Amino acid sequence: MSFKTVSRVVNEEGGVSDALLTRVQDAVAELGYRPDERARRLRQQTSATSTIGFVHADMANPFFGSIHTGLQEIAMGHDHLILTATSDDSFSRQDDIVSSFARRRVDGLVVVPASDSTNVTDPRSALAMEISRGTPVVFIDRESDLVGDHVLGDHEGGGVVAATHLMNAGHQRLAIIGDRLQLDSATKRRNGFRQGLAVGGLAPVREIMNLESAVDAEQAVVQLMSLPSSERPTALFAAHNYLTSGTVRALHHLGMQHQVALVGFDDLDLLDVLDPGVTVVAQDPQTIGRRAGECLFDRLASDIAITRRELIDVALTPRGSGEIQPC
Amino acid sequence: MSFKTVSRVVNEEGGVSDALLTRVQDAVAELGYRPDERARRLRQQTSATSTIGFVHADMANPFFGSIHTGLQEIAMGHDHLILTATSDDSFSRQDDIVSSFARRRVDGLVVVPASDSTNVTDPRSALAMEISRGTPVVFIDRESDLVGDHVLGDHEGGGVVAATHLMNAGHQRLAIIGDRLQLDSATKRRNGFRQGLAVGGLAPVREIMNLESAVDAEQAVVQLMSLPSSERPTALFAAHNYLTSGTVRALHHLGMQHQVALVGFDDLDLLDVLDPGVTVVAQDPQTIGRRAGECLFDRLASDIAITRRELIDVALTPRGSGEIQPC
DNA sequence: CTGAAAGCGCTAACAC
DNA sequence: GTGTTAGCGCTTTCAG
Repeated sequence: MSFKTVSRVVNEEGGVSDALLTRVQDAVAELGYRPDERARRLRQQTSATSTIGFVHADMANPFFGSIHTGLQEIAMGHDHLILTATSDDSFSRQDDIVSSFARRRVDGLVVVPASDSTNVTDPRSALAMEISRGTPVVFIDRESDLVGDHVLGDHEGGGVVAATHLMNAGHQRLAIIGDRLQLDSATKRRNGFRQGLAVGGLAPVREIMNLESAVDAEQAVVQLMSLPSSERPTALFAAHNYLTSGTVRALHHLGMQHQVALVGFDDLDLLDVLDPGVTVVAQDPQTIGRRAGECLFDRLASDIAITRRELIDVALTPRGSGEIQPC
Repeated sequence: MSFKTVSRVVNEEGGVSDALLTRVQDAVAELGYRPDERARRLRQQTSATSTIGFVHADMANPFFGSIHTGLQEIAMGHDHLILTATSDDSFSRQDDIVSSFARRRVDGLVVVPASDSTNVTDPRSALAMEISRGTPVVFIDRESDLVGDHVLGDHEGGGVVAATHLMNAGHQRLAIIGDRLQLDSATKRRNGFRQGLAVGGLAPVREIMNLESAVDAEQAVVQLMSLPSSERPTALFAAHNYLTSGTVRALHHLGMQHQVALVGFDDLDLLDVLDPGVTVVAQDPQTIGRRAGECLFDRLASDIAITRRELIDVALTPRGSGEIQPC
């Protein structure tokens, strides 16, 4: 019984006599033999590892958790495993990760571009090299300067919807509570908000940006609400799920949750239970993850010349806070 | 210039003349050469892949997301990558995943045991074989019948704390809103709750178990609250973060959030903003992930004979709902 | 300091 | 049906 026979049995190639087949199968079961995938793939030279790499920013945020779930669903359907790592929003970390992934020969990459994107377009970065080598890469949530498919939520459209909704409730003084401007998603949401207001001949009275956490947002809103009432915004747009959390916390502490209108970006559990319920413009993170996966496997399946750019719709869910009228 | 020289340069082995060194480095940069980790490890025969496998149940749940974050932190510190997949709480899926991981020769495994654990102890399962082969495995959150390290939250202790806290507020009729009994974590929380009540000579008036979602919990609580007031519990223990979400939703819809006391298990964003704030007994998922990682790498570093069993403390955070007195 | 030869675990392409 | 040979990309070992 040669080693090749074992190989035939393990890979169900057929062409093995029943006698040998059972003998090999028994031995495999007894010894707990598991083929070494590395060696197989190395020899097969098809080079595919049936693994994709996912570089994200923060898995504790349910937004990214849901993206992961969607991506996972597609990957599983294609019998692929996911290698994950967190960039912590640091570009150099991200590039280290991509490099590790590349040395492990992942079939493709899904990347949430790090916000700290100082030298993103450096053609010597591991990511840039990987792209130019032909590894399929899908960027999600945020824009990358590099060439590759993008699956993005409609940040700008969401900003417009929020602005329009609040204006329709009669507000004239509106403010945005936003994320770091180096994030294109944050900038786009703000731009959309501006745009939406411009349609009604308005502009934000305040733009409090570069807020990194719920606590930052909470403090910013407390300050904002201490303005003289003639300057104080009557409506807020919290442009990120954690920022919504902080904003809502501030308003409740101040007892102003029924006076100040609020629209949040992205949903969060319990937002509907609050009084008033918090109106949101929300992306569907699971769909983003799924689409990214589909995009990647499409590219893996066949050579697609053009880079795709998918915009995932946002949806407005009115729950009360966004329908408060100015007093 | 031989291939071996390239190898020496890439691995910074030294013993290469400056002239050659630069020449090779230039070539590497130009061609974008990346060593094939599979081939290296295959030859090195040390067999370590610098990869660990993480089998979880649901990454969209921030509880598992935070565990992932903690684990990731430790893995990164040891220069390891994480291969992830979701079992969807199905034992056969879990075993498929473990088998895939094993064929990829992960150095170790962190597993949230699937709840659908019909034939867990089958010695022919991929997981059992992997364990008997000596691959380090750490089980987290839930108990496995297999031999391996465990890092668990103090489910039982948490149940006791919840019961005690509610009894101290004066309640006599208490009910638990619980998860599937096949989950040992659910059973333990219920047992702890029972135990805590028993100290005061009480027993739960209702045990609504096998609830799988927030919606299930919501419906269950609505039913519970429609009981005649003499039978109706005056205090609830929601034994899971999603169940807390559903419970709180039901109470608010019924307008009973100020009459019925509530303690939840595990924290959730915004629970503090609700009126009343929701008192919780919470695990620290990030610590669980971190400890699991430490446990795994300890075992990877040296042969440890005994299996460890770590219980991670839970903490009570009073916020109002748990301090409501019976009316 | 540099290179040639052998071999990790496996499969492709042929023999028998 | 079955076995042999070669070689995937790399490192080990040992010779120059």
